[in-house]
Amino acid sequence: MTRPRSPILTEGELRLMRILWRRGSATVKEITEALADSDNLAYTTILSTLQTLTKKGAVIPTRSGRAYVYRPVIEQTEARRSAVHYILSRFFDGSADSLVLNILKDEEIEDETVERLRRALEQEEWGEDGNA
Amino acid sequence: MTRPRSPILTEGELRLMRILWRRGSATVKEITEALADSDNLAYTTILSTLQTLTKKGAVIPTRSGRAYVYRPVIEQTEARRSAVHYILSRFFDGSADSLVLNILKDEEIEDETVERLRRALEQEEWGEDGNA
DNA sequence: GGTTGTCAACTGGTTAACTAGTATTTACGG
DNA sequence: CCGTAAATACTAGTTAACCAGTTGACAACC
Repeated sequence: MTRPRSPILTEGELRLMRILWRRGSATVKEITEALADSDNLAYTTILSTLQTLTKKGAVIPTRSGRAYVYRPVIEQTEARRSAVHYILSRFFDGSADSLVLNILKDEEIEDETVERLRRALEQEEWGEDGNA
Repeated sequence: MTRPRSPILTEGELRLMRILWRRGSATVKEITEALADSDNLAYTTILSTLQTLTKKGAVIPTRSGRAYVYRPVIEQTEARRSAVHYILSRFFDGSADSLVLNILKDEEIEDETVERLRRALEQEEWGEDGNA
């Protein structure tokens, strides 16, 4: 009946998260300044987005003096994993190998990268070594 | 100033596109029937979404009798490529190898799949063989 | 203690996405 | 022709995302 929340971080949200991930934490003001050269957003715009991110559980505000310091709760790796999982289920029917093969085919992978992947696969530590 | 259009196909749009890709083309009625068992959407809901898809250039309506037959203009592979490219640029700074490595690490890839990927990499036809 | 500046909160306005009811058109059969 | 059924067009309501102006609270400084 209504527009659903974006299951992955939106463009605007990501723009702030990138800064937060880089700096560890920041106030609204600091983010505004960090974005001053690329995007010139109003203070209130940043704040609104941070409030959305707080609702989404992506950041946590902590009082520091008279301002709030926003700290990311979601790691960048977590956001990446979530985004990958999103298109995996939506566009690739959950078939991870299909997704990987598509990337290898469509994106122009450098030979160097192919080498690295091959070495990684040689070790074959995937699936057996409990990483998750 | 306003919410931007989703750069990739949304959930509702994808739901219809999957049917269109499978069938080649379909009328609103046919889609409604095809979705009857999973999602029970109103005829008008399907129609609205199809009109959005038409605006986006994903489908093309062709009059057939008194109804319109909708045919996908965007191939599934194209939609997949676009979706991959989307998260690649947004979440992985355009680094395809970073993306692939993340998938291999996070998604539980079966040994069989690893084998297949290894064989694919053995051929090393990526990058040199002009595929794009 | 009053002024001033900095901050968050509040308000509000816009579009896309989503869903669906009602109205209108169109085509076909009798 | 004209009615009816089927399809589209129109209208409408809701929330998320997005952007920003205004207000109000509070601390600092004089």
